[in-house]
Amino acid sequence: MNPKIETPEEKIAKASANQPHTLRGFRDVLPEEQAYWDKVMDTARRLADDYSFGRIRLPLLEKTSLFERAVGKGTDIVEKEMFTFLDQSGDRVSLRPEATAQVARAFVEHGMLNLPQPVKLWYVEPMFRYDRPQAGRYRQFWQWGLEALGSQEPIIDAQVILMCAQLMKELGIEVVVKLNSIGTPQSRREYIMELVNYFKQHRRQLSEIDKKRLAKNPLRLLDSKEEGMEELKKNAPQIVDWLDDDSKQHFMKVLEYLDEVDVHYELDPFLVRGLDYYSKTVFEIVQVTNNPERSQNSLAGGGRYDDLIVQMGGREGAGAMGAAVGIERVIAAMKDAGAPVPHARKVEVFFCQLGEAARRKGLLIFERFRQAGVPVAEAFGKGSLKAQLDLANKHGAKIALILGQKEVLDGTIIIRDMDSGAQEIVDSDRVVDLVSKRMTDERALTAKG
RNA sequence: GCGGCUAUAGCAUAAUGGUUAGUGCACUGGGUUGUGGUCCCAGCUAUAAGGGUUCGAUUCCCUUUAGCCGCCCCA
Repeated sequence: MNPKIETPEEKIAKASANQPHTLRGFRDVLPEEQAYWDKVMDTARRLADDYSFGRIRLPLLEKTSLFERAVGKGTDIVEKEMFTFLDQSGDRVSLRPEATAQVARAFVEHGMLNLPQPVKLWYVEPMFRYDRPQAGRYRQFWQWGLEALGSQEPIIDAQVILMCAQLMKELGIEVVVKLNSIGTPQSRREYIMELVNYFKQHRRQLSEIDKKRLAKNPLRLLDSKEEGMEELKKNAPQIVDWLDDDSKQHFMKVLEYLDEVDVHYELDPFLVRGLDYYSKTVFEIVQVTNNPERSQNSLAGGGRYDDLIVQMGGREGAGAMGAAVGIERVIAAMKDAGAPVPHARKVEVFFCQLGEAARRKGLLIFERFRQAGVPVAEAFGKGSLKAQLDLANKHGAKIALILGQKEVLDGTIIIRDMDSGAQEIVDSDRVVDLVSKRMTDERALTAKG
């Protein structure tokens, strides 16, 4: 025949064509995966609704200072993971690495202090962190977030945690909630001093990394995984023993409430969070799995941030509690758990056309079916009937409609039963009614049987 | 940001220092000029990019890029 031979020049041209590629850590979500996204989004939205959280949509870009103030200048997120740049006017702006700071900003900015408290808000938005990508860790990732602002009541903490746990449950993911309290800034300061004292005594046993932590962020020593730390950590002072009475009471209450609603939790005295704004309750939700390949199994995290509101210029003592759930990780967890996912729209009727006249009329017939609410699909891009029936079959359609030259002239159309292969020629004006009736009859039959 | 492993078509994989880099799935077309699910035939599509060693590199070496793993951090 005429085999295409690639000349060396063409090969070089092809190689140097420099195919465009997503940025590192960024990804496309293709149609195959949408069923998972839809399921997570739908469940999340319904839950938020059920608990009377109102949706908030936030801008992608904020002044860098917002995150520096809220998340903490010394944190890794702010120090090295933010996409930060100067805009045309010379302002330092950043793609948000998380949304709690934004929500707190919005709460104060829009005078939500004057609404009945607490104000409950939720969001699903992409976040950006310039981090080294790994499975379950991307530079753009989505979070479902809950924030309840304007209350210090421990029941709010429990409810937010419950909602996250509930989401996992409804998505078929087995999880454990890890819980701790890190107290107020004052009590924490005292505790940190004690902790530093303790580790200083054992300085020689610390690794280089841990020595750095000791100097920079001593709390992080508690979740260090370095060799020999297990033993040291066991004997280290625990933050629960240093909590002020108020924090202690608060924490006890949270636990009581969680017991009441049967949320399966574990106390983790070593759980600390990396963001500066946390106080009192902190938690993390981890997938229970025996799959060793799942490295990023922390699906959600959050806690109380009583002081952030004040920092943003809000009222003293307002208090707030929040959580963020990683959508990509939840989806990975669903796949890992083999959670059932509803399939995309099920096609009942497939329209096949032969010839130009049929194609033209088909556009109209397809539209009639669609308006009648019948799940119908077509393949106008194809010519051969064989290929169209093949597709009808792949879609799992029960009925194929065949419209050819002859039928267009006669004003008829063929209804083909895909299971039996039986065909019937009907008046094309009545085909929508006939097919709809067939489908309702069949549904009634299967319902009875 | 540090360390390790990996890179063959859309996907999953085989093989190789030496002629046409094999197979499965998928995709396109045909067998059936207007009838699917099975079958048969044909077609399409790949050695990540750049450099080096070599008579010859997809194979060996280096660099880059990307993915994964560990650290860091976190969702």
